[in-house]
Amino acid sequence: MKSEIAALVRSALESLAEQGVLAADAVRDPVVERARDPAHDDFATNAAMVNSKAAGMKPRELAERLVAALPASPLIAETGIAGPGFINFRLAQDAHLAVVSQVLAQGEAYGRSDIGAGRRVQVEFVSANPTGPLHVGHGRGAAYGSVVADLLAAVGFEVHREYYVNDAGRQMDILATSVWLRYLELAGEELVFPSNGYKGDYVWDIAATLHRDHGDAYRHGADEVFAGIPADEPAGGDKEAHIDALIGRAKQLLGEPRYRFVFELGLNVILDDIRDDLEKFGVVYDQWYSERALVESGAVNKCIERLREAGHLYEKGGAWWFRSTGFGDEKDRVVVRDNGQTTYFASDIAYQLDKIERGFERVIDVWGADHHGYVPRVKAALQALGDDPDRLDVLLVQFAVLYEGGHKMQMSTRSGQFVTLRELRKDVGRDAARFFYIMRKCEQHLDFDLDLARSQSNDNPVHYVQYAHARICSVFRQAAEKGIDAGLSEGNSNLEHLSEEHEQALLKSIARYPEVVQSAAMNEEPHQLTHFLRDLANELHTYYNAHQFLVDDAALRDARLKLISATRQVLANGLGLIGISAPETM
RNA sequence: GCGCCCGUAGCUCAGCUGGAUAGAGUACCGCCCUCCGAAGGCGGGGGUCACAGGUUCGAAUCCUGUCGGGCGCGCCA
Repeated sequence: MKSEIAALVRSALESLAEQGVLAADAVRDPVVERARDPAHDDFATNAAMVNSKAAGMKPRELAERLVAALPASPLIAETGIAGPGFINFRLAQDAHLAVVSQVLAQGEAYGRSDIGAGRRVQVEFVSANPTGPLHVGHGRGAAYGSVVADLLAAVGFEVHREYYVNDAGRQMDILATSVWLRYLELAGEELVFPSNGYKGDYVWDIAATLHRDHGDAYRHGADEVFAGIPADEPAGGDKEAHIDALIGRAKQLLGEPRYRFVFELGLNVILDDIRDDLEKFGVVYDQWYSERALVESGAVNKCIERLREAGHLYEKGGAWWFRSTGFGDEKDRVVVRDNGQTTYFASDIAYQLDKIERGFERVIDVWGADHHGYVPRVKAALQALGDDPDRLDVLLVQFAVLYEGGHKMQMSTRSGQFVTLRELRKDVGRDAARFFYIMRKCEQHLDFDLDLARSQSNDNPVHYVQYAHARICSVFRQAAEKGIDAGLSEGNSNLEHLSEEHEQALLKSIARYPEVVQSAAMNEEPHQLTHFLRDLANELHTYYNAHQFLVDDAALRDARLKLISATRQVLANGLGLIGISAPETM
């Protein structure tokens, strides 16, 4: 509807330009928006105000000329000029009512569009290191990323969802070594676990699997393992040197095949767990992209070569540095360490490059806000390689803090004391978890109120929205029990009986839904949808409280049932888009 | 110290990319309840949009600075 009005306004501007009232090249695109205040009719445009200068006349004067130049349309009942020069439009009643039959005819498709025109977009999100289970911080990125992807798909983009698996790097070696050391403990060796190792219970579980299936096949004496290893931090040494030496020792004592086996076991168990966890959270990927495969394919080295040939690398202190400062980064970055190993950053350049070479027009990365300092160097690398850094859009998601009983829940990753996504999901349920995660825009810190999320009351926004849906379902069940014919009539018939204020409000909200989906998708702001759904649910509930639907007057009843049926459809569509169920009963 | 994000009602947050009298929920204060489906419904008070300048017809929104909070500044990932 909004786009139809905008077309009328543009047409008026064009005809004034033809008449020479406006300089054609100076015409500014006007904004058409829904009026917040019903006194300002349904839609308003600032076309006269933004172009008054180009026309050399006062806004209200230009507004009059524009109104006169508007093409006739059956949609518009009335136009007016108000305030500093707004042009207001009041829709014809028929245009208001038509949305009901439109929703009922389109069903699940209502709200979807094709403005993306099939353009290919890649969305990478979560991509947490497979060194342990996902925690509640990852949950926000998972919910946010998946909804952004779904929204883009809903407006016609071809979306590719991807998880980048950091299965190559030092952190994975630390995990493998942690598993092995726990295994040694289970096998009866006495040792002091490294302070920098992974201490979570899941490491014990993996170690236990290894011990159960392979007995002492991987056992070496603790004396042998720790012989000549530099001291750990608690013993006055350096924890990084300590763990690195242990990794080296593990590789040496186990040999390549056995070390690899422990490594793979840890990786696979955790990755399976993450995959399962996300799936139950309603998050599915088109691809799990392995960093190791990227390294082994030679893509990383090729990428480094390209940078070297283009003169963007230099050697210093035995390491190879990328001159990212030449592209706006704060400092230069190492891509090849003095020990010959490529850095995580080097893999990431290759990965980002690979994405663009795969032909995605847009690449969206969802990262935790603590990685924000990383953005300039990645963009710098893309630019250095001759690609447009603007094709990569990094969305930074701020932290989520859990509150219970009005108190912040303290978490620390180091000690392994964190709430996992799985625990949260089992606690408050998938629907509430998803809704709460996306309720706030991503750059806003999220206070996650566990008590509220668990609550089965109307204070809980998820419950409130779902209840609206269930309530409508209940009306139809009630009709069946009472033997009332709730079969809906075709088209727009009877809708003219919808004259109550509550009904007008619902009609407008339902009509607004496609605009909300579009705006939420294009701005990557899922919270627009949760806010909309809350408002729509509220309108349904107040309507419900104020009026009886199953009235004796068959025509009125039909009109009202059609309206709430359309409302139910929009609620279901909206909830579906954010991955939340639309229950028929609570 | 430098960089990024945030600062709107007591609290949690919207504010559609510069528009009309800044809105919800919750909390608070009044009335009304037993109604298709309980866990309620209706109404009300509450604001120097952190602060100071600037840009223009017009600023919560854009620019600069100050203050306050969060995060980041590794040959870690």
